[in-house]
Amino acid sequence: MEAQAATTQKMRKKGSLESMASGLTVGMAMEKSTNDAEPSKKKKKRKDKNKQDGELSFTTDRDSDRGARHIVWDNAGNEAVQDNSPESSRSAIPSAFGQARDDDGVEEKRQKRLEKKRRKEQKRQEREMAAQADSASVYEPLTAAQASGDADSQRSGATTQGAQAVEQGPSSIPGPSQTSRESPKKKKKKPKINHAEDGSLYRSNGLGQAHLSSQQDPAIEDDELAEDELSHPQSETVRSFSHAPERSTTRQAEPLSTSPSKPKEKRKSKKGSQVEVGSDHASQEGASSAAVTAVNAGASPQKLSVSSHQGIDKGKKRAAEPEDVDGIDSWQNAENSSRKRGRKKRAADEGHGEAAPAQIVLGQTTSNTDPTLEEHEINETEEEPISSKGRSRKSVVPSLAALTQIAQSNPSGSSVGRKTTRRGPRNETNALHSKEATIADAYGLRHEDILVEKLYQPHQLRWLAEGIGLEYKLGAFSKTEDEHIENALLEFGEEHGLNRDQTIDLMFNAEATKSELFGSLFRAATRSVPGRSNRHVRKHLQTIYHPLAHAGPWTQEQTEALQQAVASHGQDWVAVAKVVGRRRDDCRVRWRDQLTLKTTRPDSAVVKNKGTWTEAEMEKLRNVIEEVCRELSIDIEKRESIPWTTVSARLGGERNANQIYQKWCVMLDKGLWNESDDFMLLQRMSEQTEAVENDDITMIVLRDLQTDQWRFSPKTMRRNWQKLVKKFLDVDNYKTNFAANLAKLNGLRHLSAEERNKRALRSSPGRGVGSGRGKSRKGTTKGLDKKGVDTIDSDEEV
DNA sequence: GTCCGGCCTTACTAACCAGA
DNA sequence: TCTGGTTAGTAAGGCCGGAC
Repeated sequence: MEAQAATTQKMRKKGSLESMASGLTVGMAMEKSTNDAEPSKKKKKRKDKNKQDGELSFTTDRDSDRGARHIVWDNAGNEAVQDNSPESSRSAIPSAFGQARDDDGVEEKRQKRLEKKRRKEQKRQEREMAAQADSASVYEPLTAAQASGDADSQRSGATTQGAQAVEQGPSSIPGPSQTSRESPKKKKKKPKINHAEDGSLYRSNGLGQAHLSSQQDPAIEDDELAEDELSHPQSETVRSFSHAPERSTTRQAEPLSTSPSKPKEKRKSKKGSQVEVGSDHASQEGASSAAVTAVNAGASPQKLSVSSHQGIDKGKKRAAEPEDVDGIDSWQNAENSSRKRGRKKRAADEGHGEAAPAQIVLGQTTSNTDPTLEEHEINETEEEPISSKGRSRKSVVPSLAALTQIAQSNPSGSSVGRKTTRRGPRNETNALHSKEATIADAYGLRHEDILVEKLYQPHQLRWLAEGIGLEYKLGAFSKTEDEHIENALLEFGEEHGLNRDQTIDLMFNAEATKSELFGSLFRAATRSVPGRSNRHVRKHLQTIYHPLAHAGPWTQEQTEALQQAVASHGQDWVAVAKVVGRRRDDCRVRWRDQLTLKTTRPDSAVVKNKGTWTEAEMEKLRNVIEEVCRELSIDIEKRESIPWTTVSARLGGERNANQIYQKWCVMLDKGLWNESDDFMLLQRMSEQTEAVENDDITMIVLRDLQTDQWRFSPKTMRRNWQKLVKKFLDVDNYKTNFAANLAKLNGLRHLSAEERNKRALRSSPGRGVGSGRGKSRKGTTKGLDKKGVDTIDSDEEV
């Protein structure tokens, strides 16, 4: 690496593209042993492209979780392949698996038997652990030593995936030997360390959290727990206690809380008279600790009604909940319909059942008695939600019955999706809790069918990637993909006699989830974006097509409404969202990131949560991050692996996780941007053949452009791309005509600095594509940048 | 066991701001 | 005017539990 750095350094000094490219070729070649490879298909595509172009002097493979294989190109287009990765063996996996399957299913049967045996043994262990847990603490404080891999001390009873990950220690977490470049596509499962808001680490003992949490909270008396359990046998009460962070916070905060000895009253007081520490909202990022701080500072508890145990009374509250009169949150209602059904059932069981309101079907009011539809549909008639992507929501939403009727009445509606085995009888292959069973379940299906027809969880997809080489995409959906989906939705609607709005309504129709039409819709959408899984597509669509999405900045009225709603409803975000008229997540994030800090942390000389970072703060941040990463055996430069909430907590909540993440991104930038970085940016972008071919810059994950030696934050890269297209192409919208713009800018690279500057359409003194070292904004043209990298003048080039 | 949505955390981007 | 820094808004990743 040092040699590589030296090479890069040398290249920078020389400044020419040729030397840069060749230097990088060498540099990248040196990375072979450490870098992972992207899927071979993509690589081949790019290789072919490069050959055609005859321009790119090198290519290198980016990270992948599937091995390291690197191809280096010299300027003449000769290929030097170095394959020191397990990729070849990976590619052999399917055939090997197939061979096993070919043995007349004997192996399969044997696997099933083993699987059955494993399950039995697992259940037995769980029963034993449950028995032990009756008298044991649930969340044991996890010491740094334990967290960092004291496997022996953790093996006892830790059976959750998270605990297992911890047990694996450094081996399960990318170590320093790996590159810091890792695309979102190959995120590895993070060790499930429970990060308390005070920064302490906890792990679960692996039992059902719900059960355990209500049993084990030291702050809760046994009798009241029993009472709660009896009152709300399946309520979200349990869930509200099920998160380690809150529990740990509760524990840690006891000395600070106002009346730790009266947990029962605390839990029942929702409105302000009690500051609740240990919210059921793990994302409060210091909200709880902030609350404690505020209490200590004498802040008005009236403003701190962050009821940590809202869930405790949710069952009762729901039962007594008034009808949704404002009607704004009908879509949240739809989203929560599943839970609501349960609540309504419980409420009905408790004698608090809500009267089933009338149902509106395609504009007609009927005497519907389906309680699962009423809120959603009635509300739709009362208020028109904010449209999504310019879509104008109709004031009346057809019911599932109506949608189905439309589809069935359509001549082509006979093809309303295939028959599925959903809700069907259980069978052996449905036991998908193990990797083997998942692979067995998917075996025989085409990979594209696996992604479309199955609804595997993320970890199952990872298993399939490892087991049968399933390739799938993660990360942000590109503009192109969204367009494909949009077209697929239109086609689907056309096929089933639904207009666009009706098709989109189907996604959010609570009752529709039980219909074949619902599944068909998402299958159609998933098929339109190869490589995406059905599950990802569902989530994506239900995000971007949500009528309350893209609601824009918060107005003062909304903010006040949020504050009032939180004061009265606590962190029951569904209820809060109803009042405020924003999406549930909008409310939660708004509260978490801004209002909590601002309301509970008034400006003071001690607590600072906005503004420029001081040197002392940054130093403290570095130390805390190093500390956390050391404890968790995390490569410090792997941003995605750092638990920012923990870092935030250990910083005393002075900055929230988002602030810290953003700052860390910038702190990791390797030096100031100069014009050789323009070259590198163009080079790296040119390698994104899929994006180039599709003329879609949104296909590029900017972080993927980073290398060990060339790393800038996505923002820095984006802004410099914007700058280039603006200066040389006079293009304001950097997202348009990506391929053409890139080609034009590449064409400028071979010009001298002088020539390039002549072609600049918008002035930018001292700058030009590839004109070498630019003038530092700090006013120096030569010196050391942030990372101690020697910089030189641009004039030396050409 | 499967499907689905809830919830929390992380990541990214646009807009804004202040200083050179 | 340009630049880096910061904030605010939004999308995505992934785990979990309820309903069926």
